[in-house]
Amino acid sequence: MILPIQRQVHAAVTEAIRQTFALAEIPPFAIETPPNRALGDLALAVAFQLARTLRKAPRAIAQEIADSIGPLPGVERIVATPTGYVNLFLERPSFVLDRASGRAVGATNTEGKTIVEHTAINPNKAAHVGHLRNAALGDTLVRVLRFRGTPVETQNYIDDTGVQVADVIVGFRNIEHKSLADVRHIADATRFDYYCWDLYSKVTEWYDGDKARLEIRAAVLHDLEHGGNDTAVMGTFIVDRIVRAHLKTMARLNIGYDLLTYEGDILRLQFWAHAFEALKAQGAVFMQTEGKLAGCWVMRIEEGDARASDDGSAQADDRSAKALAERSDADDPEQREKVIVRSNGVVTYVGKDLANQFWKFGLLGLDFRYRLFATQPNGRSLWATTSGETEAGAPAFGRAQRIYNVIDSRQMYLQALLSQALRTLDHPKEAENSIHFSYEMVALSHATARELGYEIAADNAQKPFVEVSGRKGQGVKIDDLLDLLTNKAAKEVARRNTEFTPEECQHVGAQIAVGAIRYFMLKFSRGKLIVFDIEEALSFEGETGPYLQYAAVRAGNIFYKLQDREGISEADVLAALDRTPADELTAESDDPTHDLWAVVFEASRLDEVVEHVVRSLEFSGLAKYTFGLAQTFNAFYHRYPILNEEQADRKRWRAAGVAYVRAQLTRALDLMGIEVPNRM
RNA sequence: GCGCCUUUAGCUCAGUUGGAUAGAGCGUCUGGCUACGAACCAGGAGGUCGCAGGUUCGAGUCCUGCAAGGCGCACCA
Repeated sequence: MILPIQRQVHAAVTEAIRQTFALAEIPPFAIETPPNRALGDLALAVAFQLARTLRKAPRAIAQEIADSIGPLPGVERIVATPTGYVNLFLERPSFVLDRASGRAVGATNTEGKTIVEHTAINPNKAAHVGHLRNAALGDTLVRVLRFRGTPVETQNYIDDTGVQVADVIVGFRNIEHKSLADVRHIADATRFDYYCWDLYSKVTEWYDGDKARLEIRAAVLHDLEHGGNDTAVMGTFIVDRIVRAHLKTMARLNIGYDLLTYEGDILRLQFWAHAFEALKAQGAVFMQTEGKLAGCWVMRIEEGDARASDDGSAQADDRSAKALAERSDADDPEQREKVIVRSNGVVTYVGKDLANQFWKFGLLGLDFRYRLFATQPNGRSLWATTSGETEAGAPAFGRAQRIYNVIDSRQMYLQALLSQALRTLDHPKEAENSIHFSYEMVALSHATARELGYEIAADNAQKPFVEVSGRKGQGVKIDDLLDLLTNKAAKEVARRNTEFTPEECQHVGAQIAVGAIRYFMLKFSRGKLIVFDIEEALSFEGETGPYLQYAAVRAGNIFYKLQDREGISEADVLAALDRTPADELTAESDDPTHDLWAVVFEASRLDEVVEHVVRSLEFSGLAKYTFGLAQTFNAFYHRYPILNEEQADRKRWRAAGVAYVRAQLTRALDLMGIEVPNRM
């Protein structure tokens, strides 16, 4: 872990600048990492920033700073470069010793409770690769926040009263003429989420055949929302089975949750009614009496930027006010309004979600009741909301200081509406801490769509991708993809490890499959549309999850063999390290970018990378960092033998370094939800 | 029409509050297995960072304009 040293250096440099140049105000400056270890381990570009105010050359300033910093613990020397940087070289043996022995612990974060909501798949069909991106991003966010000490509650929103569930009910009843008993039988006898996948696309076609059939859906929807009828019973059954199928799929990917939030409970427990009163009281919603929205309760939509935090807000207000004025003069006199309650009195999804968000911040004055839903494979309890009695042992849910909603970028408009509602109700802090973690969608490549037998519509033929559509039944199901990857990997494992049992091959194959798919979902930045291609996803070479796992496995093998051949354990290696000459680390190296120090130093940067990732919500940085670390390790591994190294002191330091790199690599992979197999 | 996103090597993408020689993977060409496992490593070729201005000691990164492509702007969720 590198952050503690960085903070200490930052403080010392600030003090040195203050004393040397007598500046009232020191501009904020960062501790950077030089491009390679030959230049140093930590770098400061602060001399460039000071050059103007001090009217001196950066190089001279850098030199003065370097000279004025006293000796620092852990720092061997400080140099000013001819280009104007101040670079620091760390004291290597103590650095490695502290980290390999686990003495250097990262700083603990003291942030308040955070809620991350992700996955939120409509409970009416199997999960596909589009959902996978959401869950992979969401779960990694949870892991990364917890790593730095933030308390996190993970929620999965279940839309059990929406049209999608209604559609499947219509399919069972009006197309297949099934009773509840029939549906139960089908659920027990088939892969129910797959069955519903096909049924759902059939329903879509059925509606297309005669638009009047949509009235059947409306009636089902009405029954679902009101409950206490046969439709609601069938809906509850279908939702429960599909949700459990989704949870099983996600568990395969090492993804779990703390709470399932059911939309039905939001209605039954009067959350919406409560939120509605508050919105009305503040004038955030009003009854429209004219135009095509007459009879609806609507919310005005603020156009333009609505950020309230920074000091440019006055200007921003000016601009948006001007924009509004122009708009009202313009040819479209109607202001933008979003319907919250329909003219028939039924609340829209937006209304229900508003109530949910208020609850998350503890602003609603109401709480759900809770039931234990399941115990997850990792041992964690999974709770669900209920309108019935609360079971004993339920933890305190909700009341967060910050919430992240992991939803694709198409929902940006609605997410902005949520923030607006919070501001209108005079909760600017909550509005600011309500974060839409948005990302672009996943589409299919033409080759993969063809492989799956989907016909490509004429209007989509020109596009380089095919949109995933649950409604049309077009998409790659997560379980199918995992099966494909697992079988391929298991076959390879069997080829390489002839002594493995079939079960072992399957187990390791599954771990590799998860590594491949989760890494694939994280290596692109959020704003990039992923064109999913099976061929590409099946690759295990190059920049892939299995490459990272392989590096960690290799590091592990060294210790298995060390124990096996020489009876030396990891603890033995570390025990006598402080008395071992450290030439391996300190002597001039002919390859400063791939030697022991380079790889150990790189491994220590995980905490810094995590901080950056949390700030930017850009997990490609974590993926790329881990890949780079594995690359550096692999290069080191090829060049520097450990088991066969003849000089005992060198061997010992290398082994200690590898132990640390292995631990950090394992941590980094864990943040991405990827396990390291014992062998592969 | 308005808003958001994207544009970097043949292809797919990284690029850390502006900073050191713009980097990976794939593909391609060359070389390396008597193994701490080649799911690997070393090396070559491959770039006008969409275009045009601007700010700065310094711009792939910030600002303005333009272009191309994607998404959104429902009494759907």
